[in-house]
Amino acid sequence: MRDVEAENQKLRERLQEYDREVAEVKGHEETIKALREKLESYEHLIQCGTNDEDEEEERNANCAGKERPHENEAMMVDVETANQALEAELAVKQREVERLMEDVQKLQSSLTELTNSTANQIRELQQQLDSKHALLQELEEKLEAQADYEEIKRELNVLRSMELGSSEHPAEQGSPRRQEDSGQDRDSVQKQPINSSFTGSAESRLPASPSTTPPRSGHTHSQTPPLSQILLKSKAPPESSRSFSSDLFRHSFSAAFPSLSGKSSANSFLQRTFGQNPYSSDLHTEEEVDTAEIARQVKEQLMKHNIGQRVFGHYVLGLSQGSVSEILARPKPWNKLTVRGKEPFHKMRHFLSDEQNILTLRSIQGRQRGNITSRVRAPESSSDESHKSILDQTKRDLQGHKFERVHSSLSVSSDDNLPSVLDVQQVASGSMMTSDLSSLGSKLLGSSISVLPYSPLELNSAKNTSCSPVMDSWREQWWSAIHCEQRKDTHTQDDTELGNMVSEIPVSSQDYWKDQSSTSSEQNLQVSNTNETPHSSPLLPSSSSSSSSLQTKQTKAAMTPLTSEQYERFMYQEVDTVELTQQVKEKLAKNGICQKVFGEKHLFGEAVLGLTQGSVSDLLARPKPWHRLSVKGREPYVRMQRWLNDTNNIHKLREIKHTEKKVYLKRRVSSVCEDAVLDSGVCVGEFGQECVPQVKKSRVVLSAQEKEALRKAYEEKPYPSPGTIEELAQQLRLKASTVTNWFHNYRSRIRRGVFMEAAAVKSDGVSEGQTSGTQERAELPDATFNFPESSAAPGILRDSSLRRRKAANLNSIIHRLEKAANRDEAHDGEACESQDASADSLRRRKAANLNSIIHRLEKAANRDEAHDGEACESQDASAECVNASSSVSVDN
DNA sequence: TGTTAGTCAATATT
DNA sequence: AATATTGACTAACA
Repeated sequence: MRDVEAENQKLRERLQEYDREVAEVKGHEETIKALREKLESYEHLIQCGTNDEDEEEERNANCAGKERPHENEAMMVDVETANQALEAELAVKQREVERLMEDVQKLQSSLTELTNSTANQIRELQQQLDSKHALLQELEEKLEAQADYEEIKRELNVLRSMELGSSEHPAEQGSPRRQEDSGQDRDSVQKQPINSSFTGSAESRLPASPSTTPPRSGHTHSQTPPLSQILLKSKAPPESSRSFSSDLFRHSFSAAFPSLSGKSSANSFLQRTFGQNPYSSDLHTEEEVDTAEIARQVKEQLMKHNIGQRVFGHYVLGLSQGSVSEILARPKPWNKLTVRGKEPFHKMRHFLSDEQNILTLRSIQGRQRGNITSRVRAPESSSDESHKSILDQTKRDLQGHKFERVHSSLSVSSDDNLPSVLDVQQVASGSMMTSDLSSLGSKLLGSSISVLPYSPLELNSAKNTSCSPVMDSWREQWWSAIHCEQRKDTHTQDDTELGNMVSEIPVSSQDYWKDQSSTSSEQNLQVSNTNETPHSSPLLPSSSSSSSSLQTKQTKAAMTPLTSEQYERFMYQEVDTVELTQQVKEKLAKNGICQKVFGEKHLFGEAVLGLTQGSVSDLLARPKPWHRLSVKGREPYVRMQRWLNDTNNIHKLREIKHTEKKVYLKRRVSSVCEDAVLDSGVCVGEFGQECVPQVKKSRVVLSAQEKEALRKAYEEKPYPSPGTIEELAQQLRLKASTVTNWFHNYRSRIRRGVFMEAAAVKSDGVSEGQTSGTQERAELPDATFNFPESSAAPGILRDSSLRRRKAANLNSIIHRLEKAANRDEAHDGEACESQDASADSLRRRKAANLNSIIHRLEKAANRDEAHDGEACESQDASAECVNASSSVSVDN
């Protein structure tokens, strides 16, 4: 191509040259023409001259003169010669022109020829390119087919682990069935073979030959190897590591001993080992390598099931969260890993091989969420010491099946957290499929699990006990613990009330909260659970002797877990949070349901959102854009959606409100004494021991001056160094942690503020501009920081819902502006107009926000991932605008 | 170690 | 009493 191009260029130059010459010739033609004209004029002149001569001759003849005719003759000769010369010149020029014309024609034809040939070449090349593309596509398809194949492999693996049972590969057992043998024996039996296969295999395979290396292209989808090979290959960690080491060996060996490497004995040995099919070793090779794939799948599962790295690391890998993050984010290639380094990947692969593992972990995670950490800031309620000893005991008891002891140790500190009936059902039935995303269950049980030295999964491989027995015994303990609590509780319980509650649960909490999409099997399951456990009534507030009032605030809300479908939905479906919250707000307002009832639990121990009133308020007033929410953060919105979809929702909440009132009144009447005790700030433990008087922790309240100072500091430096924080703290006489917290909170809240205002700005733009939601992206960044002080004039709004939302947005903005203005006025003492003040505050916030963003950008620039990370962060802002605005404009 | 996201729960406001 | 605000705290993560 390049040659052609060059040639073309050359030709073009030549053509130009010729053109120039032609032009020159044309110039000559001009000369010739001029000469011709001159000639003509001369001829004319001559003729005239002749006539004149004639006349003059006559005259002369008449009056005589003899010199003139001689003069004329000379002139004629002159003209004649000139004429001849010119004619000759003209002929030459004409010939030249003709020749040049010919040349040009020739060149032109050759040029067209060349152009044609070039085009042909281009076409040819394009065809080649196309065929390459086709090939690529084919390969891609093959690859895809391969992926499918991987999946089949995995499934077979699962099948194998289920069917072959633990007898063959006890170490990798994911099966919940417990073996009869003692754990210790297994332990020793098991570890041995693994080790030997790790090391021994490599050594014993030294004579392996590279001649068995299969053809590259031979391994395609269509050539599915026999089942036995799939099984062999997808088997257990030892298998793959063995094959890997042999592979690795093949390379180094052939390099070191080229003379030996082709020996047929080695070949047959390999074949004996891996089977006759030459592809088998290739399969192995492929299997070993894919640490990245394993990591990817694990990440996917963790994401999908909302399992944290910490939990995963603790239970499955025995690694810290940081290590897990490292491994998942940057898995080393298999051949760079040491034997020890490979272990996590074996574990992960095993983890992936059985869905039960994932589900179990998910349920554990669900429990830990609400349990591990007591958010109740009751100082000294559980010292590390007591906690630990309890856990130790729990551990021991777990193995010894001494449930009663467990229970007693549990109940000592179970004064604050009682499992709801739903938890009990779920755990009792072992139906963890629907997973408790929400914080469920007993704090203590959750934490006891978290401190077990081995995860269920690890026990599984190390002691040859499957995870289920552990979970079972754990479950049983809990179950029995619940029983005891229950019996105690029922004594103090109003029987009628209890009866009502029990009978209501199946209808209201099972049916009612269910999304239409939930499967009937699930429903059946739940119903049957309820039937199985009619005595598992909820623990009502007045029931526990210890905690009538504590429960009110301390019991964690339990919600019907989201079904897997709902789960999927909230993972992947885009939700317009502004619109959604708007609808929720309207519905609540219309029906007089307060945020508290909507968000918090109702001791059924159930709630729509399972959040405190404050959180609900925040959520409704400042919904975050969907794409900015984490999986966890999306949950409340999904629950809201579910609630909105429910035709019976309002009725249900009203009922709850009613019941709540009754319960509340009842308690007021029946437990005045306890209240008195509690009011004095003393809490009574489960067994009557008195705790240290609880000093109610009062909240730090920053004065307006302090806030102002902090704000100013923020504008200077949104991310102050520890030194600066310390300085600030000293200046303001605050705790450093308070200052730190303030900065965290302020940053976080200012970010959220931007979203709402940006939405408002855009909705303004829409209403005043076009109807459709097609705004130019280029406009957005500006709009993001363009606070709407100037655009207060409302345009013509056709859509009523649009108007409503716009109004709501504006109201919220105005409200906050006014607040900000008031605050400023109060402290600055400047008697400025409120408009000025608000504008000032806006400016300040704008600046502050910009500062923060700039800071983050700067910070990002220093990192490797600067581009990916923060660049899209700022894009985020515009994306938010689009979302927010399109939600406003596109919606019906 | 430090950041963000998500909350809680004490206070403030309405 | 219902809501809004906000200092503090945990979990997740890099």
